[in-house]
Amino acid sequence: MSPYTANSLKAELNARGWRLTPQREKILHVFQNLPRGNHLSAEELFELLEQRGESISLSTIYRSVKLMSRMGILRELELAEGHKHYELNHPHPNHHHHMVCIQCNRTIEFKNDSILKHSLKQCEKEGFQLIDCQLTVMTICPEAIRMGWPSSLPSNWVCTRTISDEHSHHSHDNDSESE
Amino acid sequence: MSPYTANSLKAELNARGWRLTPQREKILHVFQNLPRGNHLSAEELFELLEQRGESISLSTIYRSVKLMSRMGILRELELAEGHKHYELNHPHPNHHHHMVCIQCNRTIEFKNDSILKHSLKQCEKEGFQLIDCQLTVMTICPEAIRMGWPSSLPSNWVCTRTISDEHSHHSHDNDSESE
DNA sequence: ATTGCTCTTAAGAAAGATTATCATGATCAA
DNA sequence: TTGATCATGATAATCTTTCTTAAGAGCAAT
Repeated sequence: MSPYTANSLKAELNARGWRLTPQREKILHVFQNLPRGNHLSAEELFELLEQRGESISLSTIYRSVKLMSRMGILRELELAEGHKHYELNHPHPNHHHHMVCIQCNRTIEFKNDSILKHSLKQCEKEGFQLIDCQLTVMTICPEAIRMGWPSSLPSNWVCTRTISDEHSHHSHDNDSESE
Repeated sequence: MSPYTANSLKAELNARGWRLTPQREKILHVFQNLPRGNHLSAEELFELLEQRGESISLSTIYRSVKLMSRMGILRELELAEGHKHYELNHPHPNHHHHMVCIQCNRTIEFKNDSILKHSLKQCEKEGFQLIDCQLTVMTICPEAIRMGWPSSLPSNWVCTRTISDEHSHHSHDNDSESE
């Protein structure tokens, strides 16, 4: 389940021979308090913690998010930004997927429970254990289409949205921004 | 449609202000003759062409696969290997998705037409143009489970399969290996 | 509470993948 | 054929991520 406490995190870590450290606890805490629809890169997480005066080395950030992803606590998102993003791996009711514009990286979340069902079915069929499933829909956004895509788009064009909305992402029915 | 000829590739490129070059033609040719279930990294594509005596610089490889991905000719796969892989972006009947073990990177293809349908529906809803959609199912494979996952897996354990099957991938009903 | 084994961290170096630069060469429309 | 412009190749540079090592900390048992 999603709402980890320090204790349940410790239990889960210890069960696998790993340890609870202040760093891991702080990192999880950040993700648990991140507004819906946000996701962080390792670098962003590093800077965010630094601003709060709780510096954690970049190596540890990378190791921790990787570990938590393998545990199924976080999900490692591969969108179109050139680096990985992380967010809490919400189970069924809040599980969601991403539609992303390959021109400007604008990302929109959407829910669709049947995706998870199909993934589970596939796992059962092959005897695999599901950790996470992510549907990523690569698209061209309306702004890019309006700009003339596919023919007359300058090779380095980016949405005007990209600048102002760089870190805001939209979900189907539940929007909240910033950090 | 998938079976590009030199002419249709040229038409598609020119329509967008780009040019047909021998390099782009060769690269597309490689992907069109790649056995089902295979996908190549930039480096692998580079080496493959070199072995055939048709060397293309690594820069050009990277530029070309990126371009073709943005055109919707190739799909850029983000599995768990630490670098991108590319394959032809097959439309409906051959469109497929991937289930990957996060412990050993073993990858299995599977088909499910409803995934594409859901993606299209989502795109229409928001006025986006679909280029590609990829469902990636992160899993633990039976071998890793047998090894004792989640508790007693050495942090650096990898499937014995990983070594021998490193470049072979399985599809639901149509298997072909090697290159 | 103390001890000791082992896992973790921090810091920086290192590796690996991808992109940028720029002069030279090739493509395409006229 | 020509000229404008796009593409290539070679290499440098960048960016992300992993590795290395000594010092520090968590955990289970005493």
